[in-house]
Amino acid sequence: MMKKYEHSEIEKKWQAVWERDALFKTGERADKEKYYLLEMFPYPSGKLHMGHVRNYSIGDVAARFLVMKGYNVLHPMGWDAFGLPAENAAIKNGIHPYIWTKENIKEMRTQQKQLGFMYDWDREVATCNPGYYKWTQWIFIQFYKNGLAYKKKNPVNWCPSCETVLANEQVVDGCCERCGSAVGKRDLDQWYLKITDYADRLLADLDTLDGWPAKVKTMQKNWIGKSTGAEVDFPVTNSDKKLKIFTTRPDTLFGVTYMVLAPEHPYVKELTDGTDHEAAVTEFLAQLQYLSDIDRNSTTLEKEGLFIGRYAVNPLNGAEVPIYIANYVLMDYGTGAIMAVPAHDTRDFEFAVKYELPIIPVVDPGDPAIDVNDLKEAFVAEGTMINSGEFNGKNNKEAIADIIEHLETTGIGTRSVNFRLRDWLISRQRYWGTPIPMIHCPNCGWVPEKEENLPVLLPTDVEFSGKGESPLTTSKSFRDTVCTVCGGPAEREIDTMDTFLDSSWYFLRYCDARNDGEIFDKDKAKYWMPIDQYIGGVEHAILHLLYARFFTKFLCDIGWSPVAEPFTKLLTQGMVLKDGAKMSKSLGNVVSPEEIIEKYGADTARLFILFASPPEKELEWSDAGVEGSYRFLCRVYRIVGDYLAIAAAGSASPTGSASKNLTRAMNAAVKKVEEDVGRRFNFNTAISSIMEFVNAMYKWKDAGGTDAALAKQAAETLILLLSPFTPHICEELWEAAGHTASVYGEPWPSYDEKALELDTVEVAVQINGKIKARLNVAAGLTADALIENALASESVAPLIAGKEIVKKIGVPDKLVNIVVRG
RNA sequence: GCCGGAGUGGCGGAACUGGCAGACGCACCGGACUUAAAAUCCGGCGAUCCUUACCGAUCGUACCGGUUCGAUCCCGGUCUCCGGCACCA
Repeated sequence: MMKKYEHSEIEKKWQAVWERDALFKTGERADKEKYYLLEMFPYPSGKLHMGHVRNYSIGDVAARFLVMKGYNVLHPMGWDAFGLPAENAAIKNGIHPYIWTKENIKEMRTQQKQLGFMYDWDREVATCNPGYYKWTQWIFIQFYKNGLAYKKKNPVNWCPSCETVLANEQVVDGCCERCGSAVGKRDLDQWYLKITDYADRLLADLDTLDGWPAKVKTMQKNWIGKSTGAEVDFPVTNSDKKLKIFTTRPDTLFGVTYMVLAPEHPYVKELTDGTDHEAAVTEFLAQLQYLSDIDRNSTTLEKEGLFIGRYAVNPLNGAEVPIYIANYVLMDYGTGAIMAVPAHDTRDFEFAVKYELPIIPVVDPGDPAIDVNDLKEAFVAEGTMINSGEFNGKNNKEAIADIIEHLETTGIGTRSVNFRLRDWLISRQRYWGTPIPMIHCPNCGWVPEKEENLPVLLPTDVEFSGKGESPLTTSKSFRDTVCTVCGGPAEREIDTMDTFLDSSWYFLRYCDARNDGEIFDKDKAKYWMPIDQYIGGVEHAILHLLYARFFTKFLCDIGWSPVAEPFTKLLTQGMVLKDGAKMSKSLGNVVSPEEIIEKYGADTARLFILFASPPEKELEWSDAGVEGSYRFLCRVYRIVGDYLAIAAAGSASPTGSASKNLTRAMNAAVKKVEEDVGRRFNFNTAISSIMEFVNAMYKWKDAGGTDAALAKQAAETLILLLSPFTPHICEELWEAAGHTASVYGEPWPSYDEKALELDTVEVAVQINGKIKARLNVAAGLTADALIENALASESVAPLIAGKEIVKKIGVPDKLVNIVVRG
């Protein structure tokens, strides 16, 4: 064993050994319980950042621990390899996206190996490989065949100067990120997936995910945004049209004083063309066109509206109310039209005040401080119904069901549910993504590519000019094809898929990553799924995790996925901060993993990251903290060396109470690490208990400990406990302890509950809840015996002399509380 | 605005089920070793007060109140910070 801890030498040595022995290769086994552990795969942007290091360190500790606990652990890694940055690099530097991506993957894979992360590399996937995206295309075709993929017109961001489509994130303050020109809109036919068909199940099944943070479940709940209410038809005066609205407040139907249409509502033109109001309406719509989506949807935007000269009839009471168009009503939610009840809706109230529309209260707050006939703001809480005919006097919340019942029996309206969640627009006017495997035939319309022809390969004869609708239009070989139905000439879809599709099913592919004949073997997926523990950044709390759940449910419905929910337990790790802010190039507060590995080694980097903060919390980077972690590893290296020397000396003389303390510290550490890693992923407290054990080891040595057997046991236990966290130094020390096989072939140490017992314990004695004395008593006394002891003790007796004892509470091995009066 | 989460020493954090607040580490201070320094090992380290010192007392987990023998933990209210959603009818 080397005198000094030479991290760089040790780490290279063991990384090579692990690579040679393919230590972490996994297969299906009947003799062991499976555990599927997964961290979110990275986008290959170039190099690992500290967030990656944290994510994979957490996963690696869990993986190594579970292996030692005897599980058959699947722990794979891959690359979310399609996306915009690769294409931007191509436009800027003339490097093909494929080359750029492959080089980045190579670099990042090397870094992962340098950090000692343990994966089954035989299962590695990259979403940009044809062998992978073939199956992404296959899934799309299954969606299409099941009626869950469809085309619809939707406006995209269009830069008139670059003559190209821009992603939302390429639009900065309404201008093109590259050239700065004002961004306009252009309508394109685009593909959608009907995720809304799964909205109810995606919502309901959240309740089954006990292993997910409440925060993430709430975020998904809000995102899906289920609202229950009713649709009601309002006949339009002097017309055969009926205006259908959605409301969650049928109890306020009698308070409707006007209607509002979204500006894009088809009725707007139909009801105003050829009338006196046509010109004004046209101008109003024209002005709205200039607003960006962000402004249009802003809550701070002043509400603007216009009366369109038509009226609708309230089907409940026959009242005739004016119809407006206004910027605060959205076409893509509900029916694109609302009934306005200014008395009981804040937005309607604001609008009614501005345009001097009547405000009719229909819910009485029953609060003398509020004058319902002179409301200062909308009253939105619970109350008693008034001005509402037969429903007067009822509690408004309770009356909702009655009113919906009434609407349905009279044919005026129906019970209805609406979701905030929209269908998923998946078309991207980009090159570097999975080609959408659809063909447009002039005779047959849209038809899918034949499954046996997959993958539809990305062509290489493409120009990256940064111009045009999609780079794929520049490839002659790609676009022209034949119809799979009639055989006539046809054209391929030239858009590619949103990269979120690629990452919505990769975890299933890991179960059988090299299968070329089908998406995966069902038996293998059945063996491994679901993922027992998923680990990643909270920034994916909504989109990625929702899409992955959607895909899994769909694949389950068509008989492929063995489970309907992919992730049993979810851990969302906190961000890595420096000087209180997220590390970023623009702030200049980036610490690169490379420099830390170089200076202190991977083990130190991992130890610091795991020790400084619990995984789900933010982690503040501290150079001094890194230094401290490094010092601790040096301390470990030295004490293990000392202990192995004591063991080699072969003395058998036990060293009394000092040895008992060491044995207790050792067993306590085993228990604590077992619980903190196995049960709650609190690596920071697990490490602190190992530090306490190391401190106890130094104490024992200082006290002159010579017992060879105990020294060997303590040293080896320390190595085993630390091995999930800092694998390289532990393999090195394990070898120094005389072992020839890897430490990861060892079982996790067990602890002896008996060794944790103390002979005497210190208990606190409280008088009226305040600590007044401490007593050393035999451990394990009952509450009564403890109280007797306390009352009799010379430090407590004077404190209660002459006072009336009202109550006595004893907590074994902890405390006594005596309540006295007088 | 709505929905979450958090607030503990100089700092990161611990206290898991209502039972001794501040484990462990960082920083700092002191001692040993050394010609010296670094490294290392050992010890101290919430605040205020009392005391020569020892001993001790009081306060203390954002703030105000409640429940309880006992509250960092449970309940009600307030403030601040962070995150998500945001004209969703």
